[in-house]
Amino acid sequence: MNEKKTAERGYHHGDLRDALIRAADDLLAEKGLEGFTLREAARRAGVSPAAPSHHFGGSPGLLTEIAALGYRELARRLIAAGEIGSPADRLKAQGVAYVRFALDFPGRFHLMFRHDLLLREQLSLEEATGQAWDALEKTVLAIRGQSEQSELDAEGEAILIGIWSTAHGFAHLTLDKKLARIADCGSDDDMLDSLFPAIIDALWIKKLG
Amino acid sequence: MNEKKTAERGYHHGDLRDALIRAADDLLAEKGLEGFTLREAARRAGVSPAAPSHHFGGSPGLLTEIAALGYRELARRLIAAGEIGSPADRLKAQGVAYVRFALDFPGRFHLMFRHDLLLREQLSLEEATGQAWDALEKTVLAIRGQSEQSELDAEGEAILIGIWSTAHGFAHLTLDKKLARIADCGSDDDMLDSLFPAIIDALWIKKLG
DNA sequence: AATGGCATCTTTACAGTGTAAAGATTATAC
DNA sequence: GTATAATCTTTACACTGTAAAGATGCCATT
Repeated sequence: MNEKKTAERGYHHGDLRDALIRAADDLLAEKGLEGFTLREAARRAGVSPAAPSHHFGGSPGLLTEIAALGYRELARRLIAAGEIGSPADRLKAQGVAYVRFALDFPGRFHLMFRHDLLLREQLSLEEATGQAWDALEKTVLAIRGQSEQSELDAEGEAILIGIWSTAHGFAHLTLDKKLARIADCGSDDDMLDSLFPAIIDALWIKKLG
Repeated sequence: MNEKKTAERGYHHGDLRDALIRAADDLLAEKGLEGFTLREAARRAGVSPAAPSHHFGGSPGLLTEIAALGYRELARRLIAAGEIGSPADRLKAQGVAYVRFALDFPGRFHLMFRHDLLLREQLSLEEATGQAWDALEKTVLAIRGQSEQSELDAEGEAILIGIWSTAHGFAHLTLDKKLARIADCGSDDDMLDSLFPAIIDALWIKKLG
């Protein structure tokens, strides 16, 4: 992109690692996961095709950092959504936030669940995943009337995995335009704002709240 | 694979279209979607790399046929699962069947929702998708007490998209091993047999049945 | 039966990809 | 000030999908 070429910046970049992450993230936002190539990311950072390997080992290494970035942003939103209202309201808000994140960052979102493109064991990824996870778990613990330190009971597990599955599936199906056939809402945002809460209300929250 | 080479079979294959579909489907079953390449499929069918283009136009053309194959198999199972029991039981059984299909054919399943790899407008695909869809819709209409010909009401839409989202998300998360952290069931099959019904029971069926 | 046309498959070629290996350059530590 | 390590480039290789053009065999028309 606006990154300097070798001639103007000298042999060493100085901040290549971050520059590559930014370039790759931009690329994902612009062209989606399928439009991403490591060479193009390097091109945008103004550096040779082989340069990224020294910082990330390879394509999965770079993508993993972006996935971690995604999980951190997701966690931030889930935490924010879990701050006000009754436990049931908070869980609902977190479900909406989950889908909203997917619609705001489709590239990141798809990447985050492509384990064939990621290094699962990478610390930064496991850490960020844990944050997002804990935000949901905390709310479910409140619903079950359990303390924050305790382990989820069986019903709590079912609720947690249930809300996650529903939000995750809804996000995927919306991004894939699979729902257009039934619910003929205009934009994806309309889907999220009206349809998704309707699902939660009709089939989840009434039981929990 | 066991397909004859040009020398032994003559210049014309005779049944290349089907042979390629079989080879590609096998490849997907063996190595998953990420292991698929058009050239490898051609190799297994014993033909040149450019041969598939004459029958399918290109890689997406071939993959679309396999996705259609997947939707037909899915529809078959959904219909079978929707034949006995109360409407609520049937919907639950269809949810389980949906996830079971995903675990039985991970390659096909992933492919079916990768619209970047498919030709959405292809008739064979739209047809097969419709079949799977109708099987679910029929059950929800029964739950709502509506006739089979009528359109789903708003609550019916929510139920339909809800069960689909939940099953779809659960399938994806299971295949991605994202649930191992909470529910430490052994195999994926255990997840499906015990955990998924628990979700449906706890949060869906009680309301509907 | 011969022949022309068409469908089918191969060959060749090209622009891409990710990344390994080795060379060039610069920063850093001693 | 010099050795060492870190950083980036160059070159090269084995892949990929597919476009273009040539080879082959089937089939219908005459």
